[in-house]
Amino acid sequence: MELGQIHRAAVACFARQGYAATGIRELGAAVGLNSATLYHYVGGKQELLLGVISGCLTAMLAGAREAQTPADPAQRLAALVGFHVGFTASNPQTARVAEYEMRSLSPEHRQSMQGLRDEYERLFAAVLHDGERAGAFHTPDLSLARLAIMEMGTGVAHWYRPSGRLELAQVQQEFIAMALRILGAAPPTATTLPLPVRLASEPDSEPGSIPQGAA
Amino acid sequence: MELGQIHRAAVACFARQGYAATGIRELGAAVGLNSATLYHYVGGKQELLLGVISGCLTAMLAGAREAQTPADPAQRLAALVGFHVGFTASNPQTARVAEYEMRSLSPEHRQSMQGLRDEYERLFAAVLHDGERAGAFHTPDLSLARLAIMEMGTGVAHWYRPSGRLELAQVQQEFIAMALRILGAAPPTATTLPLPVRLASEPDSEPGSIPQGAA
Amino acid sequence: MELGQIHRAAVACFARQGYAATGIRELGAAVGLNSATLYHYVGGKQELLLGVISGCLTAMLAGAREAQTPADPAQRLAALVGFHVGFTASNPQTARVAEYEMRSLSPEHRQSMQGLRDEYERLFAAVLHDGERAGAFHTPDLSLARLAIMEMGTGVAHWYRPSGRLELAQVQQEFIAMALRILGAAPPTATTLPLPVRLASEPDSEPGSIPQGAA
Amino acid sequence: MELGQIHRAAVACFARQGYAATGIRELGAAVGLNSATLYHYVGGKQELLLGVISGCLTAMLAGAREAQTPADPAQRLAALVGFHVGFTASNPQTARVAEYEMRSLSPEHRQSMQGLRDEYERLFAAVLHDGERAGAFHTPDLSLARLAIMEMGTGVAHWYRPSGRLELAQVQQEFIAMALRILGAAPPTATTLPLPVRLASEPDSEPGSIPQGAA
DNA sequence: CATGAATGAGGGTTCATTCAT
DNA sequence: GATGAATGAACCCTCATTCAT
Repeated sequence: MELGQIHRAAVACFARQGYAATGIRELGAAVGLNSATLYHYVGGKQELLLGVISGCLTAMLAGAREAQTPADPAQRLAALVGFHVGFTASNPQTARVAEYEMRSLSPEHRQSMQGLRDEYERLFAAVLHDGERAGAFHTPDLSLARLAIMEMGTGVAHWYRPSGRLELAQVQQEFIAMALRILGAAPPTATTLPLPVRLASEPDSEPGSIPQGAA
Repeated sequence: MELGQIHRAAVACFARQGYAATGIRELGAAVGLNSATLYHYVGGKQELLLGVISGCLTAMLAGAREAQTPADPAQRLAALVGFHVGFTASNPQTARVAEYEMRSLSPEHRQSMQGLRDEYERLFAAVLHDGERAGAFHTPDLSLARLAIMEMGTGVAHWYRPSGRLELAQVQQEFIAMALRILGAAPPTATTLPLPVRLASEPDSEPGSIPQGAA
Repeated sequence: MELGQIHRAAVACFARQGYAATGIRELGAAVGLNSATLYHYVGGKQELLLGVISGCLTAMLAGAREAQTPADPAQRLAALVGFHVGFTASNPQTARVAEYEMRSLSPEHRQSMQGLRDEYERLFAAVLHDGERAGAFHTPDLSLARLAIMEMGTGVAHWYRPSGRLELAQVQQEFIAMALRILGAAPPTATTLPLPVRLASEPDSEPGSIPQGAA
Repeated sequence: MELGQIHRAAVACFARQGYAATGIRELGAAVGLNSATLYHYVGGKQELLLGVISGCLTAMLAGAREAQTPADPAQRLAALVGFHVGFTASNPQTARVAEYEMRSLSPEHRQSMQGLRDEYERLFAAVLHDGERAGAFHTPDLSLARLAIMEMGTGVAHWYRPSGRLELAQVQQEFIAMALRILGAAPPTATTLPLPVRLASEPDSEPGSIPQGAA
C-alpha cells in the first residue's frame, strides 16, 4: 500500500463530500483498508488533509516559479496563466480540495498553507505590476484584473473534464488570450505551454459527477 | 424570533465552517435558542440549508431575469454581469453557501436546486449566443468565455468586502468592462446598474475573515 | 436523575476496577442511562473523577478542621485520628478512589487536589509538632510517626466493612489508642467522637469484595 | 534483552500510570523494542503483570519465612516487621504494583495470587497469636493491631526514597519499635536486620515522583 | 414558545494481539 | 530475534433528532 493511493482516495472523497462529511472508515474502505490500518500510514485525518493541501500548493508554487522564465511581462503572464489553467485542469479535485478545505485545517496549519497560497498569488501580482510599468497592460484597476484572471482560471476545476470537448492545450491558449484581452494587451505570441503535471494525489477521474455541458 | 435571524446565523456558520462541520446546537447558540427550539422554526438541518440555498437561487434567477430588459445583447450582457457581481458582492456568504453546499443537499433537493442554477446559467448562455449571432461578440469559444465570465464574477464572493477600497458600483462597472473585453466587444455604454439587493439570509459581515488586500 | 447517583456508580466502578479500566458506557449502564445521556450531567470522564476526588478531599479537610477544636495536643490528635478513621471507614470506596486515582487526573487537576491533600496532612503534622513541644509525645522521629499513623488509618478503607465484627466507634477508639501508644503518650481520656459523615459519592456497599477476615 | 529489563520497565509504568492505562507499545518503547517483539519475551500483558506480582509475592513469602527463625514471639515479630519494611522500601514500585494491580488480574490468577498474599498475612497473625498467648503482647484487639501494623509498613512504599533523610535500617528499627509499642510490648532487643533484597523487577528509581518531605 | 432529558448512531482514535516476512 | 502491516473491538465523545413537560 502506497501513500499515493491513500491520498487519491482522500482527495476523491473530500472533493465530493467535503472533509467534514467524510469519515475515516469511509476513507479506509475506499482503499480496502481497515480504519485502524489507515493510522499506520497517516497520522490522522488532519495530517492527511494537510499532506494533500501541502503537496498541492508546493507543486503549484514550484511550477509557477519555473514557468515564468525571464521574458517580457506579457509572455510571463501567459506562462503563468497557462500553468495555472493546466495545473488546475490536470488536478481539478486536488485543487478544489486545496481551495475549499483550507478552512478545515487547524489554525496553525491553515496559516502555514495560506502563506504558500499568498506567495503564489504574489507571482501574478508581480507580473501584472511589471507589465503595467512597462506599458504592456492597460487596465483601470490592476488588483481587480488579477483577481478576475485568477478566479476564472481556478474555476476551471469546476467544469473541466479530460474527456471533454476541448483539448487541454486549447483551453490553456484560450484562457491566455482572455487574460490578455482583459489586460488590453496584444494577442499572445506562440508560447510553449508547460507540460501538465499530474499530482500523486489526483484521483483518476470523477465518476459521480455530471459533466456540465461546456467542455 | 424571526426566521431571517436564524438564516443569517446559519449562513454565517455554513460559510465559515461548512454545513457538515456546523452543529445544530452551535446554530441555536448563535441566535440564543435551545437546540430543540430551533426545530419549531426550521424542520431540521437539511431544511434549513435548503431554505437558504433556495432563497438565494430564486432571488438570483428573478433578479437576473428582471435585469436583462429588452435591449441589444451587449447591454443585456452588461446588465447580467452587473447584476451577478452586485448580487454576489452584496450577499457573499449566502452565495458561497449556495455554491459550496449544494453537495450537502439530499439528492432530490440537490437536483431541484441544480435546476435553478442551470436556468440561471442559461440566461448568460442565451445572451452570448444572441450577441455572437448579432456580430457583437467575437470570441473563439463561446462556452469557454461564458464559464470564464461567470466564474470571475462568482469569485467576487471570495474577496469583496463592503468596507474595501472600491465602491460596489466601481467593481460592477469594471467587471462589465472586463467581460466585454473578453468578448472582444465595444466598451460598455453607460448602463444603469440594478440596485443591489441584500437577502434576509445574508449576515451582517464576516468578522473572522481577513480582507485580502485588493478591494 | 441526581448527580449523587452518578457519583456513587462511578465510585463503585473506579474503586473496583480503576478509572482507566472503567468505560463510560459501563458507568451509564450502572445508573440506567445511555452513555450519551451521561454527558448531560457530567462534563466527561475527567470531570466526573475530579468531582469525586474534590468532594472527598474537601470534606476531609473541613471535617478534620472542625474536629480538632481547641484542646491539648493529645486530645486534638485523638480527634484527628478519630475523624480520619471514621471518615475512611464510612467512605471506604470514595477514599480509596481519592487516594489511588489521583494519578489519573490531568496534571493541573492533580496539582490542585494534591494541594488539598497536603493541607490535610499538615493538620496532623502540626498537632504532632505541638504535642512534642508540650512534652506530651515522645518518639524518636516525628515524621515517621505521622506517616505511620496516617497510613494505618488510611488502610482502614482496605478492610473495614460496616457489617463486620466491630462497631465503627470501637475501631476509632482502638486506633486512637494505638496512635497514642506509638507516640508514647498517655492512654486517651474519654473523647467524644465526631459523627461519621457519609458522602453522597459513597456507594451503598461493596458487593463483589471478600471481607478479609478481621473486622 | 533480558526479562528483568522488561519487568522493570513494566513495573515503572504500572506503578506510575496503572496497568490499564499503560499500553503495550509504551512498554515496548521503554525497552527499545517493537510491540510485536515483546510477545516473544512475555506472552501478553496479563502474563507480564502476573509475572511481576508472582515474583513479588513469592519473594515476600520466602523472605518472611526465612526471617522469623525460631525465637520468642517479640523477636519473631520484630524480624517480620523489619523484613516487611525493608522489602517494601527496597522494592516500593514492585510492591505497589503487587498491591494495587491485583484487581487487574484475571479471576483465576487473582485467586492464586491472593492465596500467596493471605499466607503472608497469616505469618503475622500467627506471631501475634503466639505472642498474646505467651503474654508478650497486650492489645484489646489482635486483628486490628495486625492490620494497623501491616498497613503502616506497606505504606512505606508511598513515601520512602533511598536518597531520603533516613537510612533504611533506621526506618526499619523505628517501625519495629512502633509495632511493639502498639502491642504494648517491651522495646526491641538488638535484632539483626535481614539484608534488604532488591527484586529484578524493581526499576532504578522513580524519576517523576516528588519526595514527600519526611524520609 | 421553549426546554431539559434522552437516545441510537456515528465521529476520530487507540487498543492488544496476530502473522507473514 | 525482530518487525511492519493488519484487524476487530473498544475507547471517549458528539451528533441530529424526538418528546414530555
